[in-house]
Amino acid sequence: MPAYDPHAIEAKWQEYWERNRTFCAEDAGSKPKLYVLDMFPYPSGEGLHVGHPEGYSATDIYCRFKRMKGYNVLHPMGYDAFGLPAEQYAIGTGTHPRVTTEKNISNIRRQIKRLGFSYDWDRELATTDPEYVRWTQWIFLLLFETWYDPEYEWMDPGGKKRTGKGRPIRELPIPAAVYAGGEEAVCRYRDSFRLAYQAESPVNWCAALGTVLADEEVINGRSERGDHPVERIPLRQWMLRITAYADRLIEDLESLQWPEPIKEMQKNWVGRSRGAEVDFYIGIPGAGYVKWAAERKKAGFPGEPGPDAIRIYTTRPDTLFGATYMVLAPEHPLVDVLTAGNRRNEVEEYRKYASTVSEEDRIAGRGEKTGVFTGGHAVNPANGEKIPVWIADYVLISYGTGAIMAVPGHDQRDLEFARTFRLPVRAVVMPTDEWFRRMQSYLDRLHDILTVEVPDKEWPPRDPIGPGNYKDYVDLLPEAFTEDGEGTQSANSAVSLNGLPTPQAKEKIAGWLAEAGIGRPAVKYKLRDWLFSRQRYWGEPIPILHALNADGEPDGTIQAVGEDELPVLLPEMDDFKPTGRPGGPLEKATEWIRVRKSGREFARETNTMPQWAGSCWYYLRFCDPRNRDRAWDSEKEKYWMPVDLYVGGAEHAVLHLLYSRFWHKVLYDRGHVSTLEPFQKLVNQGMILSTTYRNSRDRIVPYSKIDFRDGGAFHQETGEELAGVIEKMSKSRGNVIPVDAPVGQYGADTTRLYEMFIGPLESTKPWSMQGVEGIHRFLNRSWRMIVDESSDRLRLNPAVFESDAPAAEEHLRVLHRTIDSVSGDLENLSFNTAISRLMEFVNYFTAQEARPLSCMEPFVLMLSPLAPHISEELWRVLGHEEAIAYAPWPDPDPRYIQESALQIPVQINGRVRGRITVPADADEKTLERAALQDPKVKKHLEGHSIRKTIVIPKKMINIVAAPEKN
RNA sequence: GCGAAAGUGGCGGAAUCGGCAGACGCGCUGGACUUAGGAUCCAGUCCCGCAAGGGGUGGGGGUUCAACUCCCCCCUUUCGCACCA
Repeated sequence: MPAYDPHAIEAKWQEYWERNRTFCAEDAGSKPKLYVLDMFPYPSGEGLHVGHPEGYSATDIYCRFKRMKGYNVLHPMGYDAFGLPAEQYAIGTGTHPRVTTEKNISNIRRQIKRLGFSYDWDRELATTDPEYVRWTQWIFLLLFETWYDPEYEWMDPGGKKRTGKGRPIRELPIPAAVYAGGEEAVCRYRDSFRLAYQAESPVNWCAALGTVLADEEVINGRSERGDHPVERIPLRQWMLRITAYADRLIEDLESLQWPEPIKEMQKNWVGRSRGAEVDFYIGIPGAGYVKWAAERKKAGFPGEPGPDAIRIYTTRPDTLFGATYMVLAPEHPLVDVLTAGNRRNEVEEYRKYASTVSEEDRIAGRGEKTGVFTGGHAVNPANGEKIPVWIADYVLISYGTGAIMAVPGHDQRDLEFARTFRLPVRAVVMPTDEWFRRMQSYLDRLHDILTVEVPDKEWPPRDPIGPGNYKDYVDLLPEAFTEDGEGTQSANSAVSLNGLPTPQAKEKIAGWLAEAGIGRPAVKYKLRDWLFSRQRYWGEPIPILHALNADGEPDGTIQAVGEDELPVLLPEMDDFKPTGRPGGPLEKATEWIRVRKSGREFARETNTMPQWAGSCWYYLRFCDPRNRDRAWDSEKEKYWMPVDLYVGGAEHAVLHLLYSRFWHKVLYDRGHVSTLEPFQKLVNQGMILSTTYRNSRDRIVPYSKIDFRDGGAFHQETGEELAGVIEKMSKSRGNVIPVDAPVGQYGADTTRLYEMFIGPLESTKPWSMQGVEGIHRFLNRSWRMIVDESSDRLRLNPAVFESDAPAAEEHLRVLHRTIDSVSGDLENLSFNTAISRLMEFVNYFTAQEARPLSCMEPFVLMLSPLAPHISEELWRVLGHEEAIAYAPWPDPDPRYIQESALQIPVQINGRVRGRITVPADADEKTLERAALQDPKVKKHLEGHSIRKTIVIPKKMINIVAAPEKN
């Protein structure tokens, strides 16, 4: 078989690697370890398209390269196999999700294996394996048995002092008062501190899917899958207290080699802000208020605001004097207390509106502020003024305290609200000059366009807007001043912020608030606790038992399933249809639910875990995937962790990576892992796009109906030439390229090489079938460079010769420069340029009549991480018996990288006018002299005088010249 | 609206530190071999120009002997977030 036959070669070597367990990693050894991980796939029914193996190709090349460089490499693969699609399919067809999942896994395994990746297949796992589920549930119970102690001090592995750690629940101090309440009170107290806890919370209920959806699964008020309507209903849910770890999730990002944008996204998602909590007395100024204020001053700021105060959160406590009204979220518990009798109807109506209006309409209506007055009042503690309390949907119950002080002068949303409802606006921060200038330019335009009648005021003002008249026009300006400025109109008998720059004003008011017992510094997060319950069948059951009373009803106490009773496996069912109730399909498994334990009756938890659960810790199980006694062995974990390189799509930038990091930190706190962070270096591969073809009426034409010929695309039936647009691959666009297509046509080596050649790993890039041809030609050329194609035996090309004499100097220079740049490129994951360098090598040597074997061998070594099958075959042709996979990587010889003579460009006024050939070590004087003697340079300098000469040795010479004046 | 990233030939892209813009590949043009070419090989291919030469990295300005690269303003595209007090 003289011609390059990828299919025969690839099947042969894949079989060889598998038989010899070539890529199975040892859990110890003298070599340095390297753990390289791909984000494992969800085994969908469609299988893999050409986008999937992009990241896998990159990591595989890197692993193979590093093995040759002497590393002990762990490179595993598995399947994230729970999830809604299989369940949806089961609902439609009655096929058990396990059956669908297993079928899909074997298809995807086939596709992955066909690409010849060097995975350690002995470690293959699926999140649905009972042995895996067991340990996922074990981690859940660990969360259940852990509370977060924000005061606990400890030393991190870097020797840094840290505060706040997850601790065993039995170490939670129980206050005497709780203890006195008996065993049940203690239980409830503990339950309220656990990292896994139950809460009644509003959830996105999708009746059509029969399940509750996470916020990220709801898009514009409709389900991400299936586009069904979603409404918000309250339901008992399992939650994970990720918010306890908010600070550590931000802090530890610093130590990671992750793309900056991803770190930024995680920070924004956590959304830490610093401000103050302030209590506002409910009522009107008078004796009651005076008494309340006096008590507060004496007792200090309480943990709970009590029945006669509204607690708000603000990042701008310095604007307290400008709070002219308050707004509560419609769901706020104090709304009932505050609402005056004559306002009740209106308030109830608004609350109803706020609960039913879809997220979609809320977004669409943003900017137009709605709300109603409750009829109730509060007292601004800074100036003792009576201010009205409103409710509005622009205040969210789930953030901060669900209530705000409204400072319309210095908050854009409050200003819009105040305008809509004609509430007073007060200036309490003097803006910067720059801001005044911007407002003035707006006002100047306003003069030209229209003049609005404003009672008692000249509008627009005749005098320029500035510190003198700002307070008179603060309510009419288009924008609130929200930046840092200087305090104004902000003083009472005890404190004055006037003239203070914002940061100092914040500090000063904080001191006063503390002293007066009405406020304290506070930190809030956008991050919410993680809603961990799913009302689905195809997920890990939550291993919790609910105790039943004599009537068979849950009595509210819960128990963890014993560790020795794990895993709790799903009951066999044949009807997966939603029950129509939020409880989920497991409610139908009545026998499975009933548990008798030490003489008591229990009901199993029927909620299952979200798909994230399994993917949160698979990287740990890969360290020790067959361990039946523990989730992983500590020694193995210590040896392999952390993951040195993690490659996957940017779509997991926030959730998967944040959830994994959270679990990892809990595992660290409880002593089960040795590193603070799981993933040391992260790389996001870019998306691979495809071409969508449309006919003249803009209708999509699927690939199955297209003839590709003459460099164009033509409709098979009509013959019409079709226009192509580069777009994301999707089923609906009919432009998905299954990975089997290029692999079937050209083979795995060509496919993976092309994926890497299109462009940098991180960029979005379009797939092109013609581009694949180019790579295929390159592999053919490489083959022919070494193999004699005219023979019908597999033997060396006659141009390749073996000799004891060293190869020609030029050959060695080409070789060693290639080694040098390819080594660097592979280290940096710059596969596209590495391939280019190898192409240059082949272009050079195929033109050589005599090709030294000593140059061909290192070439094949360099090609082998990128195109492993053809390289193994060529390695045999070159006379080697051992597999190339662990052959040592060639070293570049510096003697052949440094040129003895260089061609250096000579510029005149920045344009290249000539080139000189000089010894590499020529000094500046020599270079300058040589440059001035170059005939072309001479010609250009005629009639010019030299002003200056810049000589950069080894790089270039620039002569600055000007025409001579006659 | 806020935040981030990116704009280089007909196309994908290269230029590691401010030092020869367009490596490598696709496509295209011409040629060789050939019964044939959608195989292979050779030559050419940023734009204008016969040439000399000139112009050129989204647009405008700036710093520098020298700018794809650094700074300022603007435009476009992609991604993320979405009333977070």
